[in-house]
Amino acid sequence: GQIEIDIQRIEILNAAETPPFQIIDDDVSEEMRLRYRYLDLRRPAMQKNLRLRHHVTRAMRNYLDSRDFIDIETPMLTKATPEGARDYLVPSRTHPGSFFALPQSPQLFKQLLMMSGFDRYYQIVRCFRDEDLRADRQPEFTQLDIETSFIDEIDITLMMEDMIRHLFSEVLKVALPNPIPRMTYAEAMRRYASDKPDLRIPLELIDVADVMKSVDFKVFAEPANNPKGRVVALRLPKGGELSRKEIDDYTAYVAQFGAKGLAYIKVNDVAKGRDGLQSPILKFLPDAAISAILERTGAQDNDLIFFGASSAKIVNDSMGALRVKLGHDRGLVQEGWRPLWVIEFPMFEWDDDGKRWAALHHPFTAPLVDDIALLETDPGACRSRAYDLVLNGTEVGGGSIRIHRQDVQQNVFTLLGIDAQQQQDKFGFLLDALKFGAPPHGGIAFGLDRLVMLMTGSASIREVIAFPKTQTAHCPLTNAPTPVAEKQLRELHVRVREEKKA
RNA sequence: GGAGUGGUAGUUCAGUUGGUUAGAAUACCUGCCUGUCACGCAGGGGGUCGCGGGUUCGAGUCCCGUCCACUCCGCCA
Repeated sequence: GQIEIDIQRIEILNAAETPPFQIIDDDVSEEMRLRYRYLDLRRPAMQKNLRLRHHVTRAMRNYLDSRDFIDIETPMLTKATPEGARDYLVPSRTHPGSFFALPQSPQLFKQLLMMSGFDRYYQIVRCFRDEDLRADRQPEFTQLDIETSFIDEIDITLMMEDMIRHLFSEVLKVALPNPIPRMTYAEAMRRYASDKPDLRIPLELIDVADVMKSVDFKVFAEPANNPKGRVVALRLPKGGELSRKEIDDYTAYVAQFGAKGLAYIKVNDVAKGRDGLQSPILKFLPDAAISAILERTGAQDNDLIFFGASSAKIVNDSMGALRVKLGHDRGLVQEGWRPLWVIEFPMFEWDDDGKRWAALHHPFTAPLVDDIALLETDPGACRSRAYDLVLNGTEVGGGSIRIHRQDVQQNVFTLLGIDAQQQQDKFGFLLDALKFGAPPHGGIAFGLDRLVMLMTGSASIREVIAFPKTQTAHCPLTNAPTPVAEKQLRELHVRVREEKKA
Protein backbone atom coordinates (compact mmCIF):
# COMPACT_ATOMS: atom_id res chain seq x y z
CA GLY A 1 0.00 0.00 0.00
CA GLN A 2 2.89 2.35 -0.53
CA ILE A 3 2.43 3.26 -4.17
CA GLU A 4 -0.75 4.82 -5.53
CA ILE A 5 -1.28 4.66 -9.26
CA ASP A 6 -3.44 7.11 -11.17
CA ILE A 7 -4.29 5.31 -14.41
CA GLN A 8 -4.53 7.53 -17.48
CA ARG A 9 -4.84 4.86 -20.12
CA ILE A 10 -4.94 1.09 -20.02
CA GLU A 11 -4.09 -1.34 -22.78
CA ILE A 12 -4.43 -5.07 -22.31
CA LEU A 13 -1.34 -6.67 -23.83
CA ASN A 14 -2.58 -10.16 -23.11
CA ALA A 15 -5.37 -11.60 -21.00
CA ALA A 16 -4.27 -14.03 -18.29
CA GLU A 17 -6.33 -16.96 -17.09
CA THR A 18 -6.56 -17.78 -13.42
CA PRO A 19 -3.44 -19.75 -12.61
CA PRO A 20 -3.89 -23.39 -11.48
CA PHE A 21 -2.46 -22.53 -8.07
CA GLN A 22 -1.67 -19.44 -6.09
CA ILE A 23 1.79 -18.56 -7.24
CA ILE A 24 2.78 -16.56 -4.17
CA ASP A 25 1.83 -19.33 -1.76
CA ASP A 26 4.71 -21.65 -0.96
CA ASP A 27 2.70 -24.72 -0.08
CA VAL A 28 2.03 -26.22 -3.49
CA SER A 29 3.01 -29.78 -4.22
CA GLU A 30 6.23 -30.23 -6.12
CA GLU A 31 4.31 -32.16 -8.75
CA MET A 32 2.20 -29.08 -9.49
CA ARG A 33 5.22 -26.82 -9.38
CA LEU A 34 7.07 -28.87 -11.98
CA ARG A 35 4.06 -29.28 -14.23
CA TYR A 36 3.62 -25.50 -14.36
CA ARG A 37 7.30 -24.75 -13.83
CA TYR A 38 7.07 -21.49 -15.81
CA LEU A 39 4.62 -20.18 -13.20
CA ASP A 40 6.58 -21.64 -10.31
CA LEU A 41 9.68 -19.84 -11.52
CA ARG A 42 7.86 -16.52 -11.06
CA ARG A 43 8.00 -17.02 -7.30
CA PRO A 44 10.48 -14.77 -5.53
CA ALA A 45 12.35 -17.72 -4.00
CA MET A 46 12.98 -19.30 -7.40
CA GLN A 47 13.93 -15.98 -8.96
CA LYS A 48 16.42 -15.52 -6.17
CA ASN A 49 17.87 -19.01 -6.57
CA LEU A 50 18.42 -18.73 -10.31
CA ARG A 51 19.89 -15.25 -9.98
CA LEU A 52 22.27 -16.49 -7.32
CA ARG A 53 23.25 -19.35 -9.61
CA HIS A 54 24.05 -16.81 -12.30
CA HIS A 55 26.15 -14.81 -9.84
CA VAL A 56 28.08 -17.95 -8.97
CA THR A 57 28.90 -18.86 -12.58
CA ARG A 58 29.80 -15.25 -13.32
CA ALA A 59 32.18 -15.18 -10.34
CA MET A 60 33.68 -18.51 -11.48
CA ARG A 61 34.30 -17.17 -14.98
CA ASN A 62 35.75 -13.92 -13.69
CA TYR A 63 38.10 -15.71 -11.33
CA LEU A 64 39.30 -18.24 -13.88
CA ASP A 65 39.62 -15.67 -16.64
CA SER A 66 41.83 -13.52 -14.42
CA ARG A 67 44.13 -16.52 -14.00
CA ASP A 68 44.44 -17.24 -17.72
CA PHE A 69 42.06 -20.19 -17.88
CA ILE A 70 40.26 -20.52 -21.17
CA ASP A 71 36.83 -21.95 -21.81
CA ILE A 72 36.90 -24.73 -24.42
CA GLU A 73 33.85 -26.74 -25.45
CA THR A 74 33.97 -30.51 -25.78
CA PRO A 75 31.62 -32.86 -27.66
CA MET A 76 28.17 -33.74 -26.40
CA LEU A 77 28.02 -36.63 -28.87
CA THR A 78 30.84 -38.88 -27.83
CA LYS A 79 31.84 -42.44 -27.10
CA ALA A 80 30.27 -44.90 -24.69
CA THR A 81 32.61 -45.89 -21.86
CA PRO A 82 32.90 -49.38 -20.40
CA GLU A 83 33.21 -48.20 -16.78
CA GLY A 84 31.30 -45.70 -14.72
CA ALA A 85 27.68 -44.77 -14.82
CA ARG A 86 25.16 -45.93 -17.40
CA ASP A 87 25.35 -43.87 -20.57
CA TYR A 88 22.60 -41.98 -22.29
CA LEU A 89 22.83 -43.32 -25.82
CA VAL A 90 22.04 -41.53 -29.08
CA PRO A 91 21.51 -43.71 -32.15
CA SER A 92 23.43 -42.74 -35.26
CA ARG A 93 21.44 -42.34 -38.48
CA THR A 94 24.54 -42.44 -40.62
CA HIS A 95 26.15 -45.39 -38.83
CA PRO A 96 23.47 -48.08 -38.56
CA GLY A 97 23.68 -50.00 -35.31
CA SER A 98 26.14 -47.57 -33.73
CA PHE A 99 25.50 -45.14 -30.93
CA PHE A 100 26.93 -42.00 -29.48
CA ALA A 101 26.92 -41.53 -25.72
CA LEU A 102 26.24 -38.24 -24.00
CA PRO A 103 29.24 -37.38 -21.82
CA GLN A 104 29.27 -38.46 -18.16
CA SER A 105 31.95 -35.79 -17.92
CA PRO A 106 34.44 -34.30 -20.39
CA GLN A 107 37.22 -36.16 -18.54
CA LEU A 108 39.19 -37.56 -21.46
CA PHE A 109 38.74 -34.53 -23.69
CA LYS A 110 40.10 -32.19 -21.07
CA GLN A 111 43.11 -34.46 -20.56
CA LEU A 112 43.68 -34.43 -24.33
CA LEU A 113 43.56 -30.63 -24.24
CA MET A 114 46.48 -30.71 -21.80
CA MET A 115 48.39 -32.70 -24.39
CA SER A 116 47.47 -29.99 -26.89
CA GLY A 117 49.15 -27.32 -24.81
CA PHE A 118 46.05 -25.60 -23.41
CA ASP A 119 47.50 -25.73 -19.94
CA ARG A 120 44.58 -24.03 -18.15
CA TYR A 121 41.16 -25.21 -19.32
CA TYR A 122 37.74 -24.74 -17.86
CA GLN A 123 34.17 -25.31 -18.93
CA ILE A 124 30.80 -24.98 -17.26
CA VAL A 125 29.34 -28.05 -18.81
CA ARG A 126 26.36 -30.36 -18.74
CA CYS A 127 27.01 -33.99 -17.85
CA PHE A 128 24.71 -36.98 -18.20
CA ARG A 129 24.43 -40.14 -16.13
CA ASP A 130 21.58 -42.58 -16.55
CA GLU A 131 21.32 -43.57 -12.90
CA ASP A 132 18.52 -43.32 -10.37
CA LEU A 133 17.83 -39.88 -8.94
CA ARG A 134 18.20 -38.39 -5.48
CA ALA A 135 17.58 -35.02 -3.93
CA ASP A 136 21.11 -34.10 -4.95
CA ARG A 137 21.31 -36.10 -8.20
CA GLN A 138 19.73 -35.38 -11.56
CA PRO A 139 20.35 -37.36 -14.77
CA GLU A 140 21.71 -34.20 -16.34
CA PHE A 141 23.67 -31.86 -14.16
CA THR A 142 26.18 -29.09 -14.52
CA GLN A 143 29.76 -29.07 -13.44
CA LEU A 144 32.58 -26.58 -13.43
CA ASP A 145 35.21 -28.66 -15.15
CA ILE A 146 38.86 -27.71 -14.78
CA GLU A 147 42.19 -29.14 -15.92
CA THR A 148 45.72 -27.78 -15.66
CA SER A 149 49.21 -28.85 -16.65
CA PHE A 150 52.47 -28.83 -14.69
CA ILE A 151 50.76 -28.62 -11.35
CA ASP A 152 50.59 -30.92 -8.36
CA GLU A 153 47.79 -31.70 -5.95
CA ILE A 154 48.93 -29.11 -3.42
CA ASP A 155 48.99 -26.21 -5.85
CA ILE A 156 45.77 -27.04 -7.62
CA THR A 157 43.79 -27.50 -4.42
CA LEU A 158 45.19 -24.22 -3.08
CA MET A 159 44.14 -22.41 -6.24
CA MET A 160 40.71 -24.02 -6.25
CA GLU A 161 39.99 -23.26 -2.63
CA ASP A 162 40.99 -19.68 -3.35
CA MET A 163 38.37 -19.68 -6.11
CA ILE A 164 35.73 -21.13 -3.78
CA ARG A 165 36.54 -18.49 -1.17
CA HIS A 166 36.18 -15.90 -3.94
CA LEU A 167 32.70 -17.24 -4.82
CA PHE A 168 31.49 -17.18 -1.25
CA SER A 169 32.91 -13.75 -0.62
CA GLU A 170 31.49 -12.29 -3.86
CA VAL A 171 28.09 -13.93 -3.81
CA LEU A 172 27.28 -14.45 -0.13
CA LYS A 173 29.71 -12.05 1.58
CA VAL A 174 30.89 -15.05 3.56
CA ALA A 175 34.55 -15.55 4.50
CA LEU A 176 35.46 -19.23 4.28
CA PRO A 177 38.47 -20.53 6.23
CA ASN A 178 41.91 -19.82 4.79
CA PRO A 179 43.36 -22.32 4.33
CA ILE A 180 40.59 -24.89 4.05
CA PRO A 181 41.53 -27.79 6.35
CA ARG A 182 42.72 -31.09 4.90
CA MET A 183 42.11 -34.57 6.15
CA THR A 184 43.20 -37.90 4.76
CA TYR A 185 40.57 -40.37 3.65
CA ALA A 186 41.86 -42.74 6.35
CA GLU A 187 41.32 -40.19 9.11
CA ALA A 188 37.88 -39.23 7.78
CA MET A 189 36.79 -42.85 7.77
CA ARG A 190 38.24 -43.46 11.20
CA ARG A 191 36.66 -40.44 12.91
CA TYR A 192 33.48 -39.95 10.89
CA ALA A 193 33.00 -43.20 8.94
CA SER A 194 32.47 -41.09 5.86
CA ASP A 195 34.55 -39.76 3.00
CA LYS A 196 32.47 -36.58 3.16
CA PRO A 197 32.22 -35.75 6.85
CA ASP A 198 29.94 -32.96 8.00
CA LEU A 199 32.22 -31.16 10.44
CA ARG A 200 29.30 -29.12 11.79
CA ILE A 201 28.24 -32.20 13.75
CA PRO A 202 30.35 -32.61 16.90
CA LEU A 203 30.07 -36.38 17.14
CA GLU A 204 32.90 -38.79 16.47
CA LEU A 205 33.32 -42.53 16.23
CA ILE A 206 35.71 -44.24 18.60
CA ASP A 207 37.34 -47.55 17.67
CA VAL A 208 36.97 -50.16 20.39
CA ALA A 209 37.76 -53.37 18.53
CA ASP A 210 40.91 -53.91 20.62
CA VAL A 211 38.96 -54.20 23.88
CA MET A 212 36.25 -56.38 22.31
CA LYS A 213 38.52 -59.12 20.98
CA SER A 214 37.94 -61.51 23.85
CA VAL A 215 34.48 -60.51 25.11
CA ASP A 216 31.93 -63.27 25.42
CA PHE A 217 29.66 -61.65 22.86
CA LYS A 218 30.02 -62.91 19.29
CA VAL A 219 28.41 -59.85 17.74
CA PHE A 220 31.38 -57.77 18.98
CA ALA A 221 34.13 -60.36 19.22
CA GLU A 222 33.81 -61.71 15.69
CA PRO A 223 34.32 -58.40 13.83
CA ALA A 224 36.86 -57.31 16.46
CA ASN A 225 39.05 -60.26 15.46
CA ASN A 226 38.36 -60.02 11.73
CA PRO A 227 40.81 -57.80 9.81
CA LYS A 228 37.90 -56.71 7.59
CA GLY A 229 35.68 -55.98 10.58
CA ARG A 230 35.23 -52.87 12.64
CA VAL A 231 33.79 -52.13 16.09
CA VAL A 232 33.05 -48.54 17.04
CA ALA A 233 31.36 -46.58 19.78
CA LEU A 234 29.43 -43.38 19.20
CA ARG A 235 28.66 -41.24 22.24
CA LEU A 236 25.52 -39.14 22.02
CA PRO A 237 25.57 -36.43 24.70
CA LYS A 238 22.25 -36.33 26.60
CA GLY A 239 21.24 -39.44 24.67
CA GLY A 240 19.78 -40.82 27.87
CA GLU A 241 16.69 -38.77 27.00
CA LEU A 242 15.94 -41.01 24.02
CA SER A 243 12.81 -43.11 24.37
CA ARG A 244 12.73 -46.80 23.64
CA LYS A 245 10.81 -46.06 20.46
CA GLU A 246 13.39 -43.56 19.28
CA ILE A 247 16.16 -46.10 19.80
CA ASP A 248 14.09 -48.69 17.91
CA ASP A 249 13.68 -46.21 15.07
CA TYR A 250 17.45 -45.70 14.92
CA THR A 251 17.89 -49.46 14.87
CA ALA A 252 15.57 -49.61 11.86
CA TYR A 253 17.48 -46.72 10.33
CA VAL A 254 20.87 -48.47 10.50
CA ALA A 255 19.27 -51.69 9.28
CA GLN A 256 18.86 -50.20 5.82
CA PHE A 257 22.66 -49.99 5.64
CA GLY A 258 22.96 -53.66 6.52
CA ALA A 259 23.46 -53.38 10.29
CA LYS A 260 21.90 -56.35 12.08
CA GLY A 261 21.24 -54.37 15.25
CA LEU A 262 22.19 -51.31 17.22
CA ALA A 263 23.66 -52.02 20.64
CA TYR A 264 23.76 -49.21 23.19
CA ILE A 265 24.70 -48.38 26.74
CA LYS A 266 22.82 -45.80 28.73
CA VAL A 267 25.10 -43.89 31.10
CA ASN A 268 23.16 -42.97 34.23
CA ASP A 269 26.02 -42.28 36.62
CA VAL A 270 29.48 -42.58 35.18
CA ALA A 271 31.11 -42.36 38.63
CA LYS A 272 29.51 -45.67 39.63
CA GLY A 273 31.11 -47.56 36.76
CA ARG A 274 29.21 -50.70 35.76
CA ASP A 275 26.45 -50.07 38.30
CA GLY A 276 25.78 -46.66 36.81
CA LEU A 277 25.11 -48.12 33.38
CA GLN A 278 22.04 -49.64 31.78
CA SER A 279 22.22 -51.89 28.75
CA PRO A 280 21.16 -55.29 27.43
CA ILE A 281 24.79 -56.04 26.49
CA LEU A 282 26.35 -55.07 29.81
CA LYS A 283 26.52 -58.66 31.01
CA PHE A 284 28.83 -59.59 28.11
CA LEU A 285 31.39 -56.89 28.82
CA PRO A 286 34.23 -57.29 31.32
CA ASP A 287 35.12 -54.37 33.58
CA ALA A 288 38.23 -53.58 31.54
CA ALA A 289 36.19 -53.16 28.36
CA ILE A 290 33.62 -51.01 30.14
CA SER A 291 36.16 -48.66 31.64
CA ALA A 292 37.98 -48.39 28.29
CA ILE A 293 34.71 -47.47 26.56
CA LEU A 294 33.76 -44.89 29.15
CA GLU A 295 37.22 -43.35 29.12
CA ARG A 296 37.71 -43.23 25.36
CA THR A 297 34.27 -41.86 24.61
CA GLY A 298 34.50 -39.32 27.42
CA ALA A 299 31.10 -40.48 28.63
CA GLN A 300 29.19 -38.28 31.03
CA ASP A 301 26.01 -38.73 33.02
CA ASN A 302 22.87 -39.09 30.91
CA ASP A 303 24.79 -39.93 27.72
CA LEU A 304 23.96 -42.80 25.41
CA ILE A 305 26.70 -44.79 23.70
CA PHE A 306 25.78 -46.57 20.48
CA PHE A 307 27.85 -49.42 19.06
CA GLY A 308 28.43 -50.58 15.51
CA ALA A 309 30.04 -53.96 14.98
CA SER A 310 30.21 -55.74 11.65
CA SER A 311 32.24 -55.60 8.47
CA ALA A 312 34.07 -52.30 8.14
CA LYS A 313 31.82 -51.41 5.21
CA ILE A 314 28.57 -51.96 7.08
CA VAL A 315 29.84 -50.22 10.20
CA ASN A 316 31.03 -47.24 8.19
CA ASP A 317 27.86 -46.99 6.12
CA SER A 318 25.50 -47.37 9.06
CA MET A 319 27.35 -45.53 11.83
CA GLY A 320 28.47 -42.74 9.50
CA ALA A 321 24.84 -42.21 8.50
CA LEU A 322 23.64 -42.55 12.11
CA ARG A 323 26.11 -39.89 13.21
CA VAL A 324 24.64 -37.45 10.69
CA LYS A 325 21.05 -38.37 11.52
CA LEU A 326 21.62 -37.99 15.25
CA GLY A 327 23.26 -34.63 14.62
CA HIS A 328 20.17 -33.37 12.81
CA ASP A 329 17.56 -35.04 15.02
CA ARG A 330 19.18 -33.80 18.23
CA GLY A 331 19.82 -30.26 17.00
CA LEU A 332 23.59 -30.64 17.25
CA VAL A 333 24.38 -29.23 13.79
CA GLN A 334 26.42 -26.08 14.27
CA GLU A 335 25.84 -22.94 12.23
CA GLY A 336 28.15 -21.92 9.45
CA TRP A 337 30.30 -23.27 6.63
CA ARG A 338 32.71 -26.12 7.24
CA PRO A 339 34.64 -26.91 4.05
CA LEU A 340 37.16 -29.71 4.07
CA TRP A 341 39.58 -31.27 1.60
CA VAL A 342 39.61 -35.04 1.81
CA ILE A 343 42.87 -36.30 0.34
CA GLU A 344 44.82 -39.49 -0.27
CA PHE A 345 41.88 -41.64 -1.33
CA PRO A 346 42.57 -45.29 -2.03
CA MET A 347 43.22 -46.02 -5.70
CA PHE A 348 40.92 -49.03 -5.79
CA GLU A 349 38.15 -50.75 -3.97
CA TRP A 350 37.33 -54.42 -4.25
CA ASP A 351 34.21 -55.09 -6.28
CA ASP A 352 32.67 -58.20 -4.75
CA ASP A 353 30.16 -58.71 -7.55
CA GLY A 354 32.69 -58.40 -10.36
CA LYS A 355 35.47 -60.08 -8.32
CA ARG A 356 37.93 -57.41 -9.38
CA TRP A 357 39.43 -54.10 -8.38
CA ALA A 358 37.46 -51.00 -9.32
CA ALA A 359 38.73 -47.44 -9.51
CA LEU A 360 37.48 -45.42 -6.56
CA HIS A 361 37.79 -42.14 -8.47
CA HIS A 362 38.35 -43.04 -12.14
CA PRO A 363 40.90 -45.13 -14.05
CA PHE A 364 42.98 -42.08 -15.04
CA THR A 365 43.86 -41.06 -11.49
CA ALA A 366 47.55 -41.20 -10.64
CA PRO A 367 48.79 -43.23 -7.69
CA LEU A 368 50.55 -41.45 -4.85
CA VAL A 369 54.25 -41.32 -5.66
CA ASP A 370 55.16 -43.17 -2.46
CA ASP A 371 52.65 -45.92 -3.23
CA ILE A 372 53.50 -46.72 -6.85
CA ALA A 373 55.21 -49.98 -5.87
CA LEU A 374 51.99 -51.10 -4.18
CA LEU A 375 50.27 -51.23 -7.58
CA GLU A 376 52.04 -54.53 -8.12
CA THR A 377 52.09 -55.89 -4.59
CA ASP A 378 49.01 -54.61 -2.71
CA PRO A 379 46.59 -52.60 -4.86
CA GLY A 380 44.13 -52.27 -1.99
CA ALA A 381 46.68 -50.31 0.05
CA CYS A 382 47.68 -48.04 -2.84
CA ARG A 383 46.61 -44.44 -2.31
CA SER A 384 45.84 -42.01 -5.12
CA ARG A 385 46.51 -38.36 -5.83
CA ALA A 386 42.77 -37.66 -5.67
CA TYR A 387 41.10 -34.96 -3.61
CA ASP A 388 37.48 -34.09 -2.84
CA LEU A 389 36.13 -30.82 -1.59
CA VAL A 390 33.43 -31.43 1.01
CA LEU A 391 31.16 -28.69 2.30
CA ASN A 392 28.90 -29.32 5.27
CA GLY A 393 28.78 -33.02 4.53
CA THR A 394 28.16 -32.71 0.79
CA GLU A 395 30.75 -33.54 -1.83
CA VAL A 396 30.86 -30.41 -3.98
CA GLY A 397 33.96 -31.21 -6.01
CA GLY A 398 36.47 -33.88 -6.75
CA GLY A 399 39.53 -34.35 -8.86
CA SER A 400 42.97 -35.79 -9.11
CA ILE A 401 46.39 -35.58 -10.63
CA ARG A 402 46.15 -37.83 -13.66
CA ILE A 403 48.36 -40.53 -15.03
CA HIS A 404 50.51 -38.92 -17.74
CA ARG A 405 52.67 -41.94 -18.58
CA GLN A 406 51.38 -44.50 -21.01
CA ASP A 407 52.94 -47.50 -19.24
CA VAL A 408 51.40 -46.56 -15.87
CA GLN A 409 48.02 -46.03 -17.52
CA GLN A 410 48.22 -49.43 -19.15
CA ASN A 411 49.16 -51.04 -15.83
CA VAL A 412 46.19 -49.49 -14.11
CA PHE A 413 43.83 -50.55 -16.89
CA THR A 414 45.16 -54.08 -16.62
CA LEU A 415 44.74 -54.06 -12.86
CA LEU A 416 41.13 -52.99 -13.37
CA GLY A 417 40.58 -56.06 -15.51
CA ILE A 418 40.55 -54.24 -18.85
CA ASP A 419 42.49 -56.46 -21.24
CA ALA A 420 44.83 -55.20 -23.94
CA GLN A 421 42.20 -55.49 -26.67
CA GLN A 422 39.60 -53.49 -24.66
CA GLN A 423 42.22 -50.91 -23.75
CA GLN A 424 42.84 -50.36 -27.43
CA ASP A 425 39.14 -50.37 -28.38
CA LYS A 426 37.93 -48.08 -25.64
CA PHE A 427 40.90 -45.92 -24.74
CA GLY A 428 43.29 -46.35 -27.66
CA PHE A 429 43.11 -42.64 -28.49
CA LEU A 430 44.18 -41.75 -24.93
CA LEU A 431 47.03 -44.26 -24.87
CA ASP A 432 48.20 -42.94 -28.25
CA ALA A 433 48.03 -39.34 -27.08
CA LEU A 434 50.06 -40.13 -23.98
CA LYS A 435 52.95 -41.12 -26.29
CA PHE A 436 53.46 -37.66 -27.70
CA GLY A 437 54.87 -35.79 -24.74
CA ALA A 438 51.89 -35.59 -22.40
CA PRO A 439 52.68 -33.14 -19.58
CA PRO A 440 51.95 -33.91 -15.94
CA HIS A 441 48.42 -32.67 -15.40
CA GLY A 442 45.46 -32.78 -13.10
CA GLY A 443 42.15 -31.14 -12.53
CA ILE A 444 38.90 -31.05 -10.69
CA ALA A 445 35.16 -30.80 -11.29
CA PHE A 446 32.73 -28.98 -9.05
CA GLY A 447 29.05 -29.84 -8.99
CA LEU A 448 27.45 -26.50 -9.74
CA ASP A 449 23.96 -27.61 -8.79
CA ARG A 450 25.06 -28.93 -5.40
CA LEU A 451 27.18 -25.88 -4.70
CA VAL A 452 24.32 -23.51 -5.47
CA MET A 453 21.93 -25.75 -3.52
CA LEU A 454 24.11 -25.27 -0.43
CA MET A 455 24.61 -21.56 -1.06
CA THR A 456 20.85 -20.99 -1.35
CA GLY A 457 20.07 -23.23 1.61
CA SER A 458 17.91 -25.45 -0.60
CA ALA A 459 17.01 -29.02 0.31
CA SER A 460 17.31 -30.33 -3.25
CA ILE A 461 19.14 -29.39 -6.44
CA ARG A 462 15.76 -29.18 -8.14
CA GLU A 463 15.37 -25.85 -6.38
CA VAL A 464 18.31 -24.42 -8.30
CA ILE A 465 17.62 -26.00 -11.71
CA ALA A 466 15.11 -24.21 -13.91
CA PHE A 467 13.57 -27.33 -15.45
CA PRO A 468 14.50 -30.43 -13.43
CA LYS A 469 13.24 -33.99 -13.74
CA THR A 470 11.28 -36.11 -11.27
CA GLN A 471 12.58 -39.19 -9.50
CA THR A 472 11.67 -41.39 -12.47
CA ALA A 473 13.67 -39.05 -14.76
CA HIS A 474 10.46 -37.67 -16.23
CA CYS A 475 9.69 -34.06 -17.07
CA PRO A 476 6.13 -33.20 -15.96
CA LEU A 477 6.21 -30.01 -18.01
CA THR A 478 6.99 -31.46 -21.44
CA ASN A 479 6.11 -35.07 -20.63
CA ALA A 480 9.50 -36.20 -21.89
CA PRO A 481 10.52 -38.88 -22.56
CA THR A 482 7.85 -39.95 -25.07
CA PRO A 483 7.57 -42.64 -27.72
CA VAL A 484 8.53 -41.50 -31.22
CA ALA A 485 7.08 -42.17 -34.66
CA GLU A 486 7.96 -45.41 -36.39
CA LYS A 487 9.46 -43.41 -39.27
CA GLN A 488 11.91 -41.72 -36.97
CA LEU A 489 12.96 -45.05 -35.49
CA ARG A 490 13.45 -46.57 -38.95
CA GLU A 491 15.78 -43.75 -39.97
CA LEU A 492 17.81 -44.45 -36.85
CA HIS A 493 17.86 -48.20 -37.48
CA VAL A 494 16.26 -48.77 -34.13
CA ARG A 495 13.49 -51.23 -33.31
CA VAL A 496 11.65 -51.17 -29.99
CA ARG A 497 10.73 -54.48 -28.41
CA GLU A 498 6.97 -54.97 -28.65
CA GLU A 499 6.37 -55.74 -24.96
CA LYS A 500 8.07 -52.50 -23.98
CA LYS A 501 5.76 -50.30 -26.02
CA ALA A 502 3.14 -48.31 -24.17
C1' G B 1 15.49 -53.94 -8.00
C1' G B 2 14.25 -52.84 -2.48
C1' A B 3 12.25 -49.91 2.11
C1' G B 4 9.26 -45.87 3.79
C1' U B 5 5.69 -41.63 3.35
C1' G B 6 1.88 -39.54 0.50
C1' G B 7 -2.20 -39.43 -3.60
C1' U B 8 -9.80 -36.92 -1.43
C1' A B 9 -12.92 -30.11 -4.96
C1' G B 10 -8.74 -25.78 -9.44
C1' U B 11 -5.16 -25.66 -5.01
C1' U B 12 -3.69 -26.95 0.18
C1' C B 13 -5.72 -30.33 3.43
C1' A B 14 -9.40 -32.90 7.28
C1' G B 15 -12.30 -37.28 7.01
C1' U B 16 -13.28 -41.47 13.86
C1' U B 17 -14.11 -48.60 15.19
C1' G B 18 -16.21 -49.68 7.47
C1' G B 19 -22.43 -46.94 7.86
C1' U B 20 -27.22 -41.50 5.75
C1' U B 21 -26.25 -36.73 0.82
C1' A B 22 -17.59 -36.86 1.47
C1' G B 23 -16.19 -31.57 4.52
C1' A B 24 -12.89 -26.92 5.64
C1' A B 25 -9.89 -23.05 3.87
C1' U B 26 -8.64 -20.75 -0.38
C1' A B 27 -9.56 -20.21 -5.54
C1' C B 28 -13.70 -19.75 -9.11
C1' C B 29 -18.91 -17.79 -10.58
C1' U B 30 -23.27 -14.30 -9.50
C1' G B 31 -25.12 -10.16 -6.78
C1' C B 32 -24.27 -6.21 -3.22
C1' C B 33 -20.66 -2.67 -1.20
C1' U B 34 -17.06 1.16 -3.43
C1' G B 35 -10.62 4.17 -0.61
C1' U B 36 -9.80 -0.95 -1.47
C1' C B 37 -4.75 -3.03 -0.90
C1' A B 38 -5.01 -11.19 2.37
C1' C B 39 -11.26 -5.99 1.49
C1' G B 40 -16.15 -7.01 3.35
C1' C B 41 -21.35 -9.06 2.92
C1' A B 42 -25.00 -12.55 0.61
C1' G B 43 -25.60 -16.58 -2.54
C1' G B 44 -23.78 -20.45 -5.97
C1' G B 45 -21.24 -24.11 -8.86
C1' G B 46 -17.35 -27.59 -8.26
C1' G B 47 -15.44 -34.75 -6.43
C1' U B 48 -13.95 -41.27 -11.33
C1' C B 49 -11.73 -40.16 -3.06
C1' G B 50 -4.79 -41.96 -8.46
C1' C B 51 -6.13 -46.58 -11.34
C1' G B 52 -7.68 -52.00 -11.40
C1' G B 53 -9.40 -56.06 -8.69
C1' G B 54 -11.14 -58.31 -4.04
C1' U B 55 -13.66 -58.79 1.01
C1' U B 56 -18.53 -56.94 2.78
C1' C B 57 -25.49 -55.93 3.14
C1' G B 58 -22.31 -51.54 2.69
C1' A B 59 -15.38 -49.30 1.16
C1' G B 60 -12.46 -42.61 0.83
C1' U B 61 -11.67 -46.09 5.15
C1' C B 62 -9.92 -53.18 5.09
C1' C B 63 -6.95 -56.69 1.56
C1' C B 64 -4.10 -57.58 -3.19
C1' G B 65 -2.01 -55.48 -7.51
C1' U B 66 -0.54 -51.24 -10.18
C1' C B 67 0.77 -46.04 -11.46
C1' C B 68 2.50 -41.26 -9.89
C1' A B 69 5.27 -37.80 -6.37
C1' C B 70 8.85 -37.42 -2.52
C1' U B 71 12.94 -39.48 1.00
C1' C B 72 16.38 -43.35 1.46
C1' C B 73 19.15 -48.25 0.14
C1' G B 74 21.17 -50.51 -4.19
C1' C B 75 23.24 -47.75 -8.34
C1' C B 76 26.08 -42.92 -9.27
C1' A B 77 34.30 -45.00 -12.97
